[in-house]
Amino acid sequence: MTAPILIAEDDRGVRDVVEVALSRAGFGTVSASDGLAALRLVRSAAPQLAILDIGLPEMDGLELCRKIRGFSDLPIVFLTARDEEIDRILGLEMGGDDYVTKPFSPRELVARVQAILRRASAATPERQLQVGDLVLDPGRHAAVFADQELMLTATELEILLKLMVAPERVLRRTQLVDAIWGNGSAISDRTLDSHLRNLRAKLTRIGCDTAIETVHGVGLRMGPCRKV
Amino acid sequence: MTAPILIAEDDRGVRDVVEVALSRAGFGTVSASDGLAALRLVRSAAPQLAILDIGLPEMDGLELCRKIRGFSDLPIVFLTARDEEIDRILGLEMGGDDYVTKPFSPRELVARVQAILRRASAATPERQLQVGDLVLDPGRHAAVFADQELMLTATELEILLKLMVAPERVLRRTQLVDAIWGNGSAISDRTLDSHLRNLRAKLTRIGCDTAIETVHGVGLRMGPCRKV
DNA sequence: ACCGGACTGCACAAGGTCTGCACAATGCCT
DNA sequence: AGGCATTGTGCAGACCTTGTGCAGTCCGGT
Repeated sequence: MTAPILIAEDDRGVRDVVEVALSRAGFGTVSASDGLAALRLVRSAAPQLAILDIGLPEMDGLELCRKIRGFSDLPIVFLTARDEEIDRILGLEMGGDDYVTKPFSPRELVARVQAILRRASAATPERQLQVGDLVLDPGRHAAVFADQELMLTATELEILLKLMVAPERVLRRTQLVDAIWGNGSAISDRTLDSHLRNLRAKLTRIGCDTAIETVHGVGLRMGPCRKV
Repeated sequence: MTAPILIAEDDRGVRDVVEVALSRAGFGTVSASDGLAALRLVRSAAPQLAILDIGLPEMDGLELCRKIRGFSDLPIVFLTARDEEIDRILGLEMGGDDYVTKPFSPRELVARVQAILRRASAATPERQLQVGDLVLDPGRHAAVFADQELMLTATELEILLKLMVAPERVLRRTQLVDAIWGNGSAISDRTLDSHLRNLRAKLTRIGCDTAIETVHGVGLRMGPCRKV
C-alpha cells in the first residue's frame, strides 16, 4: 500500500473531481476542506504528495506550505484560480514543486502529480543518478566521471545526491541543510561550506570541476557537467 | 507552419462561427461533421488540438475522445449543449482538457483553446514563464532565449518575474518597487534603474534586447520579445 | 522650432552580505 | 594512538545591492 495523496480544497465539486481522477490513476486520497485539517492530515496520514488550494479557509495554501516545509520535504502542488497568484507561487521561497491553474483538466493534474513523484522517487538510495557525464553510484558510495572514480564520505554523498536529483534547479542552502541534517538542526553555514569544499575538490580531481555552481544569495545548483 | 485545430461539429452554423473565430486568432482549421471523419482527420491532419461536439453523428464526442486517447495525448475541448455537471465531469474524466457549453462566445472558446495550448507547451515538470521566445525559469534562476542561458541575481529575477506575469501590460515603477521590496520601502528610484540596467544588459547578451520597454512617465512593460 | 522641467539611463563607488578557504577541535572507529 | 570524517572559527575576497551625480531623452508649452 502506497501512501495517499492529500487534497486540501474547500470546493466540494473540485475536490470530487480531483479525487476521482487520482483514484482512476491508482492513487489513494485523503481530503481536507480547510488548512488546519489539512495540516493535521499531513502528520497523521503521511501522504506522499499534497495538492493545496490557495484560497483555503482557516489557513491558506501558501501559509500551509510554509508550515509543512518547516518539518517535511513533502512534494506540493498548488491549485490556483487567479493568474495574479502565479508570481507568488513561483517565488522560490515558497518551496512548492508545481502549480495548476483552474480551470484545469484532471488529466493534466494527474500527469503533473506523476511527474513530480517520478522525480522524487529518483532519489532512492540504490539508484544510479546521472547528470551530464557525471554518475553517482550510491551503492558503491562513489562518483564516476570519465572512467575516474572517487569515493565519497557520507555527507558528501548526501549533498551530491540532493543536488543531482534535480539538476539545474537551485536549492537553497537551508533546504539542503534541512534535507541532510534534518530540520531544526543547529548546523553552521560554514559547515556546509566545508563539505562543499571537500566535495568540489574531489570532483575537480576527477576532472569535473564545474559541477556544483553557486547562485549568490540564493543557493546551489547542479550544472551541466560535461566532459571536455 | 503550426498544426491546425480540428473542429468536429455537425451544425454548419456553429462550425462556421468556430472556424472564423479561430482563423482570426491565427489558427489554421480542419473540420469534420461526423465522428468517423473526425477520427480520420486526427490521423491525417495531425492537429494540435481538437474541438469535439458531444452530440455528433456516427460516433459521438465522448466515444471519439476515448478512441483518440487510445493513441494520442492530443488536447481535447468538448462542446456541449447540456449544461449538466455530469456531462462536464464525465467529459473531463474521459480525458478531455476543457469544455465549453453552448451557447458560447467565440471569444471565450478561443481563450480556452489558447490557455490549453499554453499549458500543454509548458507541460514540463518544472514550471516556467514564457513571453515570446524568452523563457524565465525560476527553478533554475535563469533566463533562456534561443538556447542561450543566463543566470540572474535574486532582484533581477524578481523584476523579470513581475513583468512577465503580465506581458504587454504597463507596470508603474511604484507598483514594481512595492511588489519587490514591499510597500513603504525606502528604495531610491535610481536603484530600480540600476537593476534594470543590469537586467537589460544580461538580456541583450543572450540576444533578447527589446524585452523590457520603457513607457516614459508611466512605467515599464514586457514587449513581444521575438527571436530574430 | 525652441526651451525648460521632469523622467530615465548610465558609470561608478561605497557598503554590506554571502561564500570560499585554511586551519583547528572534536569525536568515532580500528 | 592514528586515521578519517565531521563540525566549527575567523578572515579575505567575491558578489550583490544601493545610491550619487550627471548626461541624455522625452514632452508640453511658448
